[in-house]
Amino acid sequence: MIDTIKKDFNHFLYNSLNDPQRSAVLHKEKAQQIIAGAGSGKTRVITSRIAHLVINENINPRSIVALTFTNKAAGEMKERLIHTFQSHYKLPFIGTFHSYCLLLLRTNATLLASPNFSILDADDQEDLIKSIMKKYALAKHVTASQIVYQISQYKNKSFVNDKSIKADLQFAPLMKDVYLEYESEKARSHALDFDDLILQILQLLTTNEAFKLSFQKKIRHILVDEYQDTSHVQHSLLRAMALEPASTKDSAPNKLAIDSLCAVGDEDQSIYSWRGATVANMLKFQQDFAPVTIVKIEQNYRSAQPILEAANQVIANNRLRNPKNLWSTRSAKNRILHLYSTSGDHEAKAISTLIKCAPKKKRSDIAILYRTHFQSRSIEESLIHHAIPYKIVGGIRFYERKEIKDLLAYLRLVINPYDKISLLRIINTPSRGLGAKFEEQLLIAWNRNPLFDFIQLLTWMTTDPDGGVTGNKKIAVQDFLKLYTGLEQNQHPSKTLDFIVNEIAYLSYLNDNYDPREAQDKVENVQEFMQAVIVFEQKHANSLLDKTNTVEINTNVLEAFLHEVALLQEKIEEDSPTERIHMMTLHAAKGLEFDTVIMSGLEEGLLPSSKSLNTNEALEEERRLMYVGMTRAKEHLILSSAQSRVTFGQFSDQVISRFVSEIPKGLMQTIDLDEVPIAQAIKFFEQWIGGTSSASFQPSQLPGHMTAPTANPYSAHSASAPSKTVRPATSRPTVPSKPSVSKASSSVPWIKNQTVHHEKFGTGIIVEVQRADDSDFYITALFSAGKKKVLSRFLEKKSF
DNA sequence: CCCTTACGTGTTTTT
DNA sequence: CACGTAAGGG
Repeated sequence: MIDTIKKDFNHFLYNSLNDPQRSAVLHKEKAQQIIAGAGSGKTRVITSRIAHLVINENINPRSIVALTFTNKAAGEMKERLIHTFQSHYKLPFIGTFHSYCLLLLRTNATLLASPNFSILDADDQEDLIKSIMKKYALAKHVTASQIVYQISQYKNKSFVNDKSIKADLQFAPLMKDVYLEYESEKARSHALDFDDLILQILQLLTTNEAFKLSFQKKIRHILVDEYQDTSHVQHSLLRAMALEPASTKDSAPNKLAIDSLCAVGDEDQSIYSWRGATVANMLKFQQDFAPVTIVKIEQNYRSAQPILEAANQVIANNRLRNPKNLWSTRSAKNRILHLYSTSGDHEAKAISTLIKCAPKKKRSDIAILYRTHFQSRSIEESLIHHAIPYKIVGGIRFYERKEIKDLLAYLRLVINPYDKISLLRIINTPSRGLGAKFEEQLLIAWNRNPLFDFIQLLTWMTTDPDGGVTGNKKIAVQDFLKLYTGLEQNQHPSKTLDFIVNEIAYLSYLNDNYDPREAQDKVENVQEFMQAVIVFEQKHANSLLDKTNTVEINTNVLEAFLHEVALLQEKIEEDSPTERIHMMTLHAAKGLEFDTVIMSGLEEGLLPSSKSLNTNEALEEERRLMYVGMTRAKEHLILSSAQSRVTFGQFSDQVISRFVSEIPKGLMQTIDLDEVPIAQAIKFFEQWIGGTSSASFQPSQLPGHMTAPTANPYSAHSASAPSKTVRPATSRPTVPSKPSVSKASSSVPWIKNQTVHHEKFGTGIIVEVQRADDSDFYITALFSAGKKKVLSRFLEKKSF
């Protein structure tokens, strides 16, 4: 059997991979960097390399680690390897940086100050910061989430080898206090945030030589996916994992301590800089792990040629990149369609209509992508209306729902009785008469007894004369404590959860506190959650016997569940048999591919996001997002924009994304659904997506629109480019593709969030635009002096 | 202490 | 619009 697997794999290796791919798989020297364009088969290369090491080189899978950025990417790689290995080989560890560090923390719990730690998600972090802000009266100008973000930025960027984490705080004075308080509260609660998971392991590797040596004795091969998305800290972590102890210092020559190191990346797909990722790590990798063999893979197997060509043209507008030549032999025609609708709802309807024109077997391989989660809602409604099954990937995450987090908090306290965040969350949920006043008392008591766990603390509060809790409150607290003393630690978290839900009458709490529809939803979520715990329990029990299990950790099942859930956004679910459309953000789509990709909301302010209009760096990242989205498509790419959209409950006019106008007109057909009768559009959809797949939209079918398309005065491309697009004479506003060309600024429409300059008011940001007359607009803009409404002729656009 | 109502305020992207 | 926070009455 193993011989068959080996034969099959080698047949694949020598017949199905191209030369650069194969050389990357077979590479024997120590460090290697693979520069792989979109769709060039980089996941394939990584998984094949792992398979090659295990199957042909007889490397122990346990000595191989593959690090990815998202759980999804990891899942995909695992699946492919399981397929190759047919369960005759063990799987190596494949997972995110965070989950690998968590695993290391758990397997080395004895080295930790508190082995039973909780993991804080963004929500918990915010709660904690809010409570600290109260103390410092820091409310007005910053929000808790901004502080959380800043702290994370600091942790990801500022950590330098060998320096203490807290050594060079660069926060404003008050921020520094908040940060330090945050860190100490976290320590007291025996809790770690996501960034800590990585920093803790980095600390261990750099300060504990025995730990490092035993790590390197065990782990001999490391592979990293999406290197362009690594942060400073993650790069340092890799150095610490892979280099000789002496060479962790910057001055000493670097010597690889492991047998092979392989990183894959593509600078054009760097879309996580907001989370501390830096493309510069691609170069740093070449320096720090020198000598590095560089392999470039530039053949794209995924996309039909016009799609790739269009994506190449778009990304070519980025200045901060090295040009590359991604090519495809999959020639085709008419693969890109631009849908122009009148409103967001209209867009949603158009998308549903289009999907209904696709043959059934194509349905499951359609993805709808958008920039932000909230954009999914109108589309969802329309899909439901048209009875099209869909699946949202990573939306409002299951484990972040209020009702689930409440129950998780109860469970977390079982494992970690120091978890202050969880205690504060549920001490009065459901309400048991322990409100704001009690919370105050609790915090005071906690400060007096910093080392108490919650049982000791609550006991102290109700029994000590200084505790200050009497009467009804005392009874309520005692009842709460009784709940926990009634819990038995066992190997069945589902029973523990069951007990809690019953004991606190959680379902009736939900029914009493939410209106029927909402309550019903929440009750169902709770039931699903309880089911997920059971599923986990069984999986866990099996994996202790199963040899595909990566590492055995002797641990409490509940603890394992909580840790798994902390890093997981999706709920644990069995694959559903129905074919469903996939919906997800552009970020979530990275690394995936679909037959048909529908990108919705391609408008200024959405993509590019209004938050990214101020710097060129941010704008270029938005363009990379556009690029990532486009290159997900294999056969058909639909770009969709709407003329107006409801934002904050108000209609606002939208402008087609500049990225759309960066696509050469000859590669894209446009259908303006305000002009084209729906029956005609449907007829075209059926031919295009359902039939010949290269159908072209015939302008001649359009009575009344026989005239040659009018050049778009706003579009830099359109002046003389031959075009088969159907554009009504009343041309839609588009942004020039090169924003820095401000010569034509008088003809360019004024856009919300544009930065402008006024002689008297200084620099401001546009919040509203109204037409004044043929040549002028009333612009409402936010200056440092406040909101002002001025005529556009007194304003000057500022571009960066 | 809890519930209701009235504002007002603000939406990237993920581990 | 839709959420979360601030203020007031029961």
